[in-house]
Amino acid sequence: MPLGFPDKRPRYQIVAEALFDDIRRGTFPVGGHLPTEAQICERFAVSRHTVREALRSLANVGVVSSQHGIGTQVTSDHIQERYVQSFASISDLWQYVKDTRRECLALSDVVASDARIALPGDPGAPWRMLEGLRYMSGKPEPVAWTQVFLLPRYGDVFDEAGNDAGNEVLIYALVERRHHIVTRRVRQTITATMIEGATAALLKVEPGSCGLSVLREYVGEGDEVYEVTWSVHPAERYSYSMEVVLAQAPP
Amino acid sequence: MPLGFPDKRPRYQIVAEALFDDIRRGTFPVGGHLPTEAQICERFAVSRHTVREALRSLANVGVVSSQHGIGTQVTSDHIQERYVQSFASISDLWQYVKDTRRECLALSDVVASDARIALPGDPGAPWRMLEGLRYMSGKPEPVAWTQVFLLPRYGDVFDEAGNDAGNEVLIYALVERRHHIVTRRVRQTITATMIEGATAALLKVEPGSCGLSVLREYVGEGDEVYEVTWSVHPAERYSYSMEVVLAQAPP
DNA sequence: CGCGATAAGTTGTCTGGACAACCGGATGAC
DNA sequence: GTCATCCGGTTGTCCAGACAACTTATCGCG
Repeated sequence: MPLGFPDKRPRYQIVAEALFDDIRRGTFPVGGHLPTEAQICERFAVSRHTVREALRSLANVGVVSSQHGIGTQVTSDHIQERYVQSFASISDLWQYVKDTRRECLALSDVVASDARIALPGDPGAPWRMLEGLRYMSGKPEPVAWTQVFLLPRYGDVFDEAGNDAGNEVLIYALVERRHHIVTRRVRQTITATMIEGATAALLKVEPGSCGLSVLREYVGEGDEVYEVTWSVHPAERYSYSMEVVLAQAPP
Repeated sequence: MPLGFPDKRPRYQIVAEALFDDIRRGTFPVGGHLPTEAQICERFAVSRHTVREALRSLANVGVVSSQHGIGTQVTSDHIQERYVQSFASISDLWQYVKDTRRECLALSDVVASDARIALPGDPGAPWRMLEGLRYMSGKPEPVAWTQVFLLPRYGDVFDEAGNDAGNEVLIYALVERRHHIVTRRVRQTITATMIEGATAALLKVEPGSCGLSVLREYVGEGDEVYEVTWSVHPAERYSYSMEVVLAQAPP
């Protein structure tokens, strides 16, 4: 390693940083290719192992991407800082499931076009719908009025929704367990809404009062939306909190 | 590699999975240590390089953690699936900053205890506050009424907030740039709120109508909350959308 | 008994070499 | 002109070995 002074850094780090500098300076532009591993070995007079470690560390921060038989492509000329929010489970997205109980109001079959919310896919498609309330432990007024829509082939899990075991568990979790599917993404939209009519009565609030409306789509494999939930919460009984954290550190 | 049948998987993957099975079964309990690399080499009749690759892949998913001179500790007996939402920048958290313009209404000094929202820290502490409206491009009604609170030492950035260059830029970004600080986390709370009084007039909505209230705290180094923003949005002009994605794959 | 030095055990870095597997381009056959 | 095959170039996996750097235990001395 031809250095003019002793450098405490590992060699692979020196190589990674030198390559990153070249990328930043445009010597190897985004979308283009780095020199081959062999060429980099020559340039820095290090072993291939060391070069691969360097490339790995650049790949880990999203700056390059190697492809078998082709070479290493520059994917970014900067380390993309990310602000990240993460959850151990989808239930955490709901923020109030623990120590709540569900009261089932009605179970029915609906056609997408007849629902009070926009259900994805074919407007004539059937969905199974469970309407209910959720109560915080020890509270007389509900924290949420909910409608849960499931594709009919998953509707059998509604059998468990009312019993003790199913109470604190969200429907998506019942579907995952019984039907062995994995939820790949959840889309959530929060809006303010005026609570009126039967919903106000069920939630025990004045008609015309303000609430938070939360719509969630659960996406399984192949972009299939297998569940949609719609929750309405009285304003003073629920708020939605989240925290995003700066992730990623420079090499 | 003593296998009874040809296995297409790389050896390091076979070793990783076998070790993971042992961990899951409690052979190597959480908090305890794995065998040394040399012992694992012996057990599987593979090179140290292969063992290290296996351990690396387990470390990458949070199952083990190696420490120089000590050994490899089991940190988890399962792969913690995470649902993740990430942003390239905090502006993305706001979801509507592009193609908007800000109208500054008032700049003032306030004491924390006198603000209409809870400001963190000492109740007697001074803050600089900028009140304003935000308009979507081409729309006559505002999408948001906002109050931005800054610690006094960062208040000079309000100078730029009203000009053309500062219009589409959030205040936090001005602070970061001018004062060279890094925002480590943002805490956000969304509630439904009834819009009344002067705010209703400014937002051009009927008093008593519903809106979304979004409170954000910006945290810099050392858990310092350097900025707090409060936005109120008329219900029909704004909704808050997000998507979380399942991260992490089993080895 | 306490402290410092040394030794043993363990992971981290690095070299060199070899073969497998992939990819794209060139060439040949129909 | 199209498709299949081959070849060269490239990354991925794997082995063996060596030394550096860290950590803990042991030993020796005051």
